[in-house]
Amino acid sequence: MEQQEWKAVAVVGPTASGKSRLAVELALRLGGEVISADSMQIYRGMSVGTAKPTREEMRGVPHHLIDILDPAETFSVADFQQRAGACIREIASRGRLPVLAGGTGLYLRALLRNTQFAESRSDPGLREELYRLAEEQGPQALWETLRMADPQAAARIHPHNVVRVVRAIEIHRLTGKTMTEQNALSHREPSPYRACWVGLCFSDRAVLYERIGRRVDEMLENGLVEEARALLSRPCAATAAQAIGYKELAPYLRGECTLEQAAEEIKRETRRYAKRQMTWFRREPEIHWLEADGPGGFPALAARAEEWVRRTLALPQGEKRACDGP
RNA sequence: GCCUCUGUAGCUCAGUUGGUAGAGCAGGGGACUGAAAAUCCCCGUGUCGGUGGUUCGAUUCCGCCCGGAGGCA
Repeated sequence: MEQQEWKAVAVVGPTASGKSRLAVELALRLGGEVISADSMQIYRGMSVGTAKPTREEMRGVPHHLIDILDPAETFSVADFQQRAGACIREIASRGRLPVLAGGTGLYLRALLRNTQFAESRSDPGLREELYRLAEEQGPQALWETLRMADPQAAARIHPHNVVRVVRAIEIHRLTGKTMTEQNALSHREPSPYRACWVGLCFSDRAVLYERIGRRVDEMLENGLVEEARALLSRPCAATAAQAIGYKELAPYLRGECTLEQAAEEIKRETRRYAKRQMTWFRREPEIHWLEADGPGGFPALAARAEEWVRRTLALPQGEKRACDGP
């Protein structure tokens, strides 16, 4: 059977680097549509805090995987992989170019490398039981449990990393295979995607950190507190509850700290998040890095990105352009 | 003007009864296969305010100077 190959662009980078803007610009120039690869923008009611692109910022470009879930619903890499894959096929079949934009490295890697996950999902009851074990007898005891079942996985997971230890045990219990065996099976199928990765970086990290600080202040001016109040007053599943910008405001809303203190907390957590994102993306060998704060500003950046995408995806020059923008 | 306290890592401070120093936070690096904006691991050289003196040796003791805080007039 003939293997269909799907072209896609992936715009990545740390938070506040301008990914969304560049993704829209590329979509306009190349006749594309944007697919968000962001674990938090999928949730409704979390807009200011996740810097979700506004109607104006979308500039008429269709956006996918934004606002598709209620915060009470859980989400996972595998869900993303399945949904984003469907989006790519659908967009491409209409003759448009899928442009992934996002900072969730795990999601993008799993999607574009076509990682095959274990058949089983997760088991909340089992997780709870394992967490109780960790709490009552210590993380080490839980880790010992893993070591009996899957010594290789245990060797790679730090005993203190309870989340990972739990997942590895869960895989073993649910599938009968160790995580190690499972992982070995996860790249049997070649990826149907041919992706062009564009990464945004900065000449100096201080520049990024300034942007983060400014953006958090803007979020607060644009109603982040009200959004957080609304979100925190309703049931929230584990995934959405992790979002930066909301959980840090909880103490303020309870009157336990000042708004300034909460804002500093949000900024610091965002900086750390950006650092982790950079660590992740640095490891992706296919990323073509462009300086977001390089000379020539956004127009120059967009032009360089467009050229790189056209070249690597062998797109015909002068293909339909929705509009170049001013 | 006088008296007291104080000046140590980007910040807050500990410490050396004289053998050139260490915590928290900030920050940096890394890991990552169904919660990933999460979770976890590793990383501490700095004219110990300046300058003279005592000493084999001073950040530590003494003098003076400079900066900060408080008190008395």
